[in-house]
Amino acid sequence: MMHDEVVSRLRHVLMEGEIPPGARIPERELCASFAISRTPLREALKVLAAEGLVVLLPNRGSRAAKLTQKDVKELFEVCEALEAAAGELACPRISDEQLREIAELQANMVEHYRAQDLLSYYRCNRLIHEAIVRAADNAVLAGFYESVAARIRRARFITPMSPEHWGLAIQEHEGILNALQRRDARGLAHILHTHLRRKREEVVRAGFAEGE
Amino acid sequence: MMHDEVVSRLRHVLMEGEIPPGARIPERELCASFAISRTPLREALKVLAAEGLVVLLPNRGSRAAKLTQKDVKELFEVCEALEAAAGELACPRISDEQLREIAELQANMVEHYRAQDLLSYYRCNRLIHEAIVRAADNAVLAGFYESVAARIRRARFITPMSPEHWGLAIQEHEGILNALQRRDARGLAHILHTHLRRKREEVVRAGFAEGE
DNA sequence: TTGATCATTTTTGCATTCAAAATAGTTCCT
DNA sequence: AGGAACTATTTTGAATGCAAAAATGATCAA
Repeated sequence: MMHDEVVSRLRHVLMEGEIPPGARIPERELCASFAISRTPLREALKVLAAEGLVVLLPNRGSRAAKLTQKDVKELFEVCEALEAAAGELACPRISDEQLREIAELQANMVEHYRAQDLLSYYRCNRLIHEAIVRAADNAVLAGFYESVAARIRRARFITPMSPEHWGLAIQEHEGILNALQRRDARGLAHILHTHLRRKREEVVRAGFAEGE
Repeated sequence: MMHDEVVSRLRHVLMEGEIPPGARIPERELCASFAISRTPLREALKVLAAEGLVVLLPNRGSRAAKLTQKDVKELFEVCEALEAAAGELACPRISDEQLREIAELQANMVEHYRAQDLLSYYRCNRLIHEAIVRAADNAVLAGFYESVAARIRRARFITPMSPEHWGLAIQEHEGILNALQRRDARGLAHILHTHLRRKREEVVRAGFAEGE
């Protein structure tokens, strides 16, 4: 029971950037702050290393994983595939209740767009994508998606988003909701693909801009 | 360095079915057989639990994960998405050398089909799919694929394969190679989808037959 | 004989300890 | 002074130890 606790606390520390990417992970300090011994912490480190959040250097400790440009590209490519698949699977499986929930999130998101509230917009956007993945009713897919999304998020790409792109994203989301309501699996997969590809290109551009 | 060693040895033990799905994992015995203490073994168990090969029951030890019918379905759905994505990404990236390698594997596979050597056929088939994933040049994708493929393989679905399906699979593989050579990303993704969906349906049918 | 309760043994989870490796610091030589 | 070599300290990786929990089995009552 404690093991999962340690893993999620450590994941949280890494996700919140308390230990920045590339930085050494101070075993002893974390043990003290979590009030545990090194054994469970080291187990958690190995698990997070398998997840890709931590890199283990033999005899030289562990560091918070650093995302290279290529890593980000790879994560986006996989994210794209997973979300498209989720959408396709969700279409025949989604319940009216879930559909209603997404429609509501969508409405909220548009509100935040109107108010130009980027942070709330992002939160809604994320909830919608997560809801679609949930509707796919596939635990393996959901697990992979969570892992990929977490790693992408950790890169903290809160790209300012150009007005045109933001508008386009909103339009695409209308299309997503529409396809879901029409249970158009193929159409939804296609929209999600282009939607995410656009986001990826935007992020990659921003990434290049800031160097690495 | 020892850590990875233990993880892969343990994975091997599980994959080869030396510990059958659902069985308890005898910590002390494995420690003795690997000639290590419990600490590194337990770390490995946690890593494999994160991979889905092991389930940890708090205060009740660990067991080899047992695949339910739903698990198999989920794994196949994700496998389908990953391979289709791999094919799509591989098209623009694959080298002539890699293409040649796959063509050769394909020729071998057809030979094994002619000789009705199912085991060799499966081996070639697997190598081809792995080669496509490798050609996609995406480490995240490759890692997920490996994990999913391993779990599917462990279920040991060496379904006898009806002659018609076998013939169809061979045809589809011709199509796969063709699309790769023409660098037809969309076409390849489509063929891979149907190819794997067919296999899934076959396996699921066999699974239902034997109850689970 | 069956079933329930309690003691014994085993197993699990974490803390601690120990040896080896890496890092830092110091001395010595040029 | 600058740099190589050696020693001391810290840190890592794995073994062992210990308390708590579960599994086993033994005893006893119905």
